[in-house]
Amino acid sequence: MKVRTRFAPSPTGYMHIGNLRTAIFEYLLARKYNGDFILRIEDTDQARKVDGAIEFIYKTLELCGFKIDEGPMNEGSVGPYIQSERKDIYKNYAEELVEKGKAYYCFCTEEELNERRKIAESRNKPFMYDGRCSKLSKEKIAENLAKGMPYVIRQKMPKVGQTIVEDVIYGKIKIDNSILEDQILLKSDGFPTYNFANVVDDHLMGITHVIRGKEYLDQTAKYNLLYEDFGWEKPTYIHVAMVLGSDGTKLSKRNGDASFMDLYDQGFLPEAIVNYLVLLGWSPSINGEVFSMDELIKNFDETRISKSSSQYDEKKLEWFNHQYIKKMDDDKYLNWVKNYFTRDTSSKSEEWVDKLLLIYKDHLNYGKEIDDVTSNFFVDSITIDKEELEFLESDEIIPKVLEAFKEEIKNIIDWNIENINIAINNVKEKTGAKGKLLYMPIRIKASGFMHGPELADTLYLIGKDTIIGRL
RNA sequence: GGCCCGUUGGUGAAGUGGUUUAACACACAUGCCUUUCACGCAUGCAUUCAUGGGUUCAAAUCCCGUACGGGUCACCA
Repeated sequence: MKVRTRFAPSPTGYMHIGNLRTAIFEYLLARKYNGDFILRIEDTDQARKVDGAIEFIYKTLELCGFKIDEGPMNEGSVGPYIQSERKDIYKNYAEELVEKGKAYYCFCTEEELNERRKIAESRNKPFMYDGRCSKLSKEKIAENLAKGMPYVIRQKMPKVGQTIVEDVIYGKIKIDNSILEDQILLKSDGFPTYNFANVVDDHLMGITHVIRGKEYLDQTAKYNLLYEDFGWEKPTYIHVAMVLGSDGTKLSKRNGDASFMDLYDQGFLPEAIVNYLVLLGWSPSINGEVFSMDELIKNFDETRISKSSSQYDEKKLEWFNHQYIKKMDDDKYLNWVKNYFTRDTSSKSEEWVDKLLLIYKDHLNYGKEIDDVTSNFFVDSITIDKEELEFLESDEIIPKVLEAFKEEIKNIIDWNIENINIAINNVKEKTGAKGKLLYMPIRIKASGFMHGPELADTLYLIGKDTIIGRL
């Protein structure tokens, strides 16, 4: 059977990295087995729908380099791919279950249920629907239906025994049937619940492997019962542990935790994000960390996904990003980094700007950093901070270095990198200073920073007169 | 609270009964580079795998208990 996986997000217009990671796993699994990767939109909760969200999801997956084999914007043979457009399908299947005696109409209203729940809670007892509507007579049901009474359809759960859930990562999980509620399949607005729509769609769409968050692990017992009621073959389940924020707590939009788009806007490359995320809770059997998409596909092994949750670490993401930036060719880099570069360059030549951006290529962690890191190229006077000042006062040779350098630089007629290097070398010979004591003072006084690219390149771009002024 | 799952360094992790004095990577610290910082390279960073017991000639690896963490119990997904 052909492997088919699916990514099934809600159209909320926001994708946090935990979600994305699941998509990556699904994608890699599909590609590894030459299968299909399907996108399905789960919009059964009409209240949470956001306009433009589908385009947003397509854009995100495309940026990540994923090819969607079937989805709402490129339908295959098992559409529609948006759940709200499949309403009738769910209704038919729910009714089939009623006919089979595996489900029943329930006319209890939400208010009644809330009331009973409150009572149960006041007695400190957990509330579970008691299944009273399953005892309604055929006549009564027909009568209620004829009257147009609102209803939901509930699944009839076994009251005794256990249901076994098989999971690739967690193995066999036993769930007592007694804790299973007669869950709602079809809501009173005619929409299916998430659980029901999932089962129906996964079956109809030929999904063979379901990868989803571990929070669904317990609920899988209900899914299995549904598959059995229909007589359908169950998919392979792969539950993955959660991704936690850097503080070890749950990721959320409110905490300001990074979503894919936030990261993208800050100048993180999608390849780097994907590479980082796939290694969060998964590791290949080979050594190494920086992998191309092809390598990931080739080496992906779903059985090696971790059982425990992992923390998101932006520092490591930055490292990955840094690796990918360094690998870009110059033209591509220039094109990319200019999206993040907002300094006023009207008084500079295009050549100068390109040279400036280029000397920072090996130093950038993410795109937006470019403005900060180049700030002192665009101001008249620089500020020397405490740490820098401490360094300048740390050795008596430093004033001599600076004085000598000033003299040397004044004598440069042809302002180019070669001559600047000669000047630096002359200072070294005159003062005897070398290493840190030679370079650091010059860098601090001229550029205002303790760290940066090659000194001569930096000095060249700052310009002779500016440097003499700063010295 | 019931049920389910997890626990290797600051972080991601390798490891599935003995070549482990626990890989590798990020971070951190230090050092090296007669052109600095960065880049790169080198070194250091868990005498120990939450904890207590057990099985075994041998356990991070198997079993049981405890602690801690997380998840789940909706007409939300």
